Amino acid sequence: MSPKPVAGHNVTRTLHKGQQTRAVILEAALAQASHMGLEGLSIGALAELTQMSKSGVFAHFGSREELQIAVIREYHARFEEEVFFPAVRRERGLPRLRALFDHWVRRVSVEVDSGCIYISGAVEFDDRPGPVRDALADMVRAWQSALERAINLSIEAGHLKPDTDTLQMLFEVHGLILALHHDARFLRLPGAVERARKGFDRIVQFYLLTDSPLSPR
Amino acid sequence: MSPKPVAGHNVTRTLHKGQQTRAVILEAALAQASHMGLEGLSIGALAELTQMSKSGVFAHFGSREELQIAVIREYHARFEEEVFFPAVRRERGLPRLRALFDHWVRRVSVEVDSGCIYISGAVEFDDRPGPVRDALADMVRAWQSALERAINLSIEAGHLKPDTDTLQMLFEVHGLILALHHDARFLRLPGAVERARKGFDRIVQFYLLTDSPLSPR
DNA sequence: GCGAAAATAGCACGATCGTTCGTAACATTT
DNA sequence: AAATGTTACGAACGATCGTGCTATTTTCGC
Repeated sequence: MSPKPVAGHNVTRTLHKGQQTRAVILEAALAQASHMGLEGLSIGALAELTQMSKSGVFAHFGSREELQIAVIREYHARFEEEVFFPAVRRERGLPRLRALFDHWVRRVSVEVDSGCIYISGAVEFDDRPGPVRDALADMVRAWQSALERAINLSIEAGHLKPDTDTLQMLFEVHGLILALHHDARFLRLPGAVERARKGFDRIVQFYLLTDSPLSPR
Repeated sequence: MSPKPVAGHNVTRTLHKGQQTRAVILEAALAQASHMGLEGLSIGALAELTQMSKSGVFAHFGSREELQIAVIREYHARFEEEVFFPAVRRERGLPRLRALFDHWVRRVSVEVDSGCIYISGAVEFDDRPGPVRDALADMVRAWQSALERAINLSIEAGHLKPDTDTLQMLFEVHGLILALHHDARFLRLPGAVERARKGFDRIVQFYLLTDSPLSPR
């Protein structure tokens, strides 16, 4: 049952031992970063979690910063998998936008015991320039762009008012997610998910093209 | 020019040397916590900033946790001073609510080089139980309650619709502030302040009692 | 100004941090 | 099975962390 190379073009399919344990470490790192933040990542603690030596863990990334960046990239990949891809299969326009929001809400709310690294990282690194911040900002911007496109498509599809201020709407929707994260995770208030959904409906209702085929919902 | 006791009842006016330097330390701690977060507070760094010995700094608080809590309380006091008190002098109802939001926006946006400890602290301690988290949550809840009262007063004053869902509106307004903090401080996007204000206007417009004396604004 | 009390410094401690390095164990290919 | 390259370990490093102690200095009431 040892990994066999897949001949020719696809060399990366070969899971050398190194890549495997790297994946294991990354898994643990993701969990740790979700709870303690990216700055809370500790190679020592990671070594303990994965039953490895500190230097063994360290060797896979070369530096703590590289580890943090690897975690960010891994989180990005999972975020895409859980939020973006399932939603983008929906038809263009409001249904897709709504699906994006729904999956996003599910990702951020407490059900998952792991907090959103985009949100916690943004706070941790808003005053800390460097490659980690850059990597994080790139990912966040990519996600915002995806939402921006979804809103624009909704306008083009005639679901939202043609004079909709895309970035304004994006800002407001993003605020709902952040408030959800705050109230649900920090204050542990019940009903935050419902408020986020209700807020989204209210926003959509405002920007809705009233004679749209999807009007009342 | 040494501090003189103020006779009789007001004993605390006597600024013993200790209280002074404690204030100096707290000032530096507040600055440091604004940039590096509450977890970024370091007694060593604080000692260097204030030109004191580590143990000298330490003695004033007894523990790092107590220092963090002291910082939270101090931040709360200043927040009250800068945001709450000036706004609460306005007449009850929408004007006061709007003033609260305006001062809040000013406090959170980048103009101040110090980030909002309520926001960064919420993220840092959402998975970290203990007295620091408790203190922080108390302050945040107090502020939310103040906003809640302001909204309720606006309803009672007949400025907002009588069936306004107070907590829902609070949730949405809070989201605007969080989005502002995110876009302005982390992404450094221009125009975030305007979007927050515009978002507030939109929210108010929705909950507005349309035949209110303050209707169109 | 003196003496008690409060405030600060100095030093050391155990822990943990990220990182380096030489070397042993392993896996993969020939 | 031998050779080779990859991967992991163990020990040690210098820093920094929070925290106890014990002196020493400074402040303040009398």
